[in-house]
Amino acid sequence: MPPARRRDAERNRNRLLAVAAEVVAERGPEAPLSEISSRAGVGAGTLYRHFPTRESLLVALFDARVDELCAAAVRAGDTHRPAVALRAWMLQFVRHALTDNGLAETIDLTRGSADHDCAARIEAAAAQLLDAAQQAGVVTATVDAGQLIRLCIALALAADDLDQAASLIAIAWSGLAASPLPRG
Amino acid sequence: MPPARRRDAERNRNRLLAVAAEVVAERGPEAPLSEISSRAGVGAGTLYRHFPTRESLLVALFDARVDELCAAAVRAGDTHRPAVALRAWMLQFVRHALTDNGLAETIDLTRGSADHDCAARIEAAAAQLLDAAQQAGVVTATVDAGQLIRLCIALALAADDLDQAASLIAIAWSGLAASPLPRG
DNA sequence: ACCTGAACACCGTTCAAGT
DNA sequence: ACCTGAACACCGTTCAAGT
Repeated sequence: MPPARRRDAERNRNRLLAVAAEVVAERGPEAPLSEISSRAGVGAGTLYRHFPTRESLLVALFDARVDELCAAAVRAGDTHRPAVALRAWMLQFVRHALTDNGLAETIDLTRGSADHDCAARIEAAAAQLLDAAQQAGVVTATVDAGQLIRLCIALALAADDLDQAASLIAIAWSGLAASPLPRG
Repeated sequence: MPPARRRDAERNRNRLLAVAAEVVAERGPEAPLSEISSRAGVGAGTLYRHFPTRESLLVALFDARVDELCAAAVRAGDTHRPAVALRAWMLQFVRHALTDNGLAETIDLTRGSADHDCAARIEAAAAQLLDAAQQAGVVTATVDAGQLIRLCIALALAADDLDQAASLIAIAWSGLAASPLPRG
C-alpha cells in the first residue's frame, strides 16, 4: 500500500481535483494551472507537488471515467450480441468524450506514456468487443483495437455535438461491419 | 487592387512567411511567434503588423496548399469517374495534411471564421466530387461536404503516418460507398 | 513532511520613439 | 508608412523560508 499521506496533503489533493474538474469543464484541458491552484486556495507549489505535470492531473481527473468506459465494455459484451455491443459502446465512448471536456484529448495525450496510459486501458477493453465482433463475422475490416480507439477519438474531436458524432459513427460502422443489407 | 506596399514591408512579409514555413514545419503550428520574428530578423511588432493573429499567419502560410487541394479536386473530377475521383482526392487530402505539419489544424481552425475560411473553400471543392459520387450512386450515405471534410481532418489528425491514414480512409470509404461486393 | 508565495523564465501583445 | 525593441501581462516552474 502507498505510504500514508498527511491529512492536510490528502485534503489539498482532493480539493485540487474537485476544483480542476470545474475549471477543466469550464475552460478545457488547457486551462491555466494557476487558476486551479488559486481557486483551490493553495500555493502554486502545492499543485506541482501533487501533480508534477498537467498530464498527471488530467489522468487523475479522468481516471474514473476511463474506468467507467472499461466497465461499460465488459457489461456490453456480457449482455449483448457482439455487433450491438461494439456499436453501442462506440456511441457511449463519443458521448462521454463530448460530455467531459478534455477526456478524448487526455486519452490521446497519454497514448504510449510510461505511466498512466489511459489509451492502453481503453484499448484493452475495446479489444474484447472487437475480437468478439470479428469472430462472429460482423466486423470484417482488418482493424486492431488501437485503430478503433484512434478512430473514435478522431470522430469525437471532429464532431461539435452528439448528432454529428452519431452520424460519423454510423458511417464508420458501416465501414467496419459486413454489409447487412447488400444491394446490387 | 490592394494599395501598394512599401518595398521594405513587402520584403519583410515574404521573409516572415518563408521563416514561418520552416519554423512551423519544425515545431508545429503552435511554435513561438517570437522565434519566427527573431529568425526573420525583424521586430516583434513587424510580425504583428503583417499578421495580427496566429491564424492569419497560418492561413497565409497554407493558402497555396489549399489552392492546390481545390485544383486537385477539379482535376480529379474531370479525369476520373466519380468513385475514383472522390476516393483519390480524400487520400490526397490526408497526404497533404500529414506532410504539411499544421495544415489540418489550420483548416479546422478557420472553420466559420469571417475572413479566410479555408474550410469553406475546401468544402466547396469537395462538394463537387461528393455530388457527382452521390448522383452516380456510388456514395449512398447521407453526408454533406462539411461532414466529409470533418471526417478527413479527423482521420488525418488521428493517424501517425500515411499507412494508418490510408487504412482509416479505407474504412471510412466502405462506410460511405455502396457495398461493391455484397455478401450474405 | 508538507505548504506558501516570491522569483524567475518564457511568450504574446502593445506602443512610444525612431527612420 | 513602416520598423524597432523595450515594456507589460500572463502563465508555468522552481525553491528558499516557513509550519
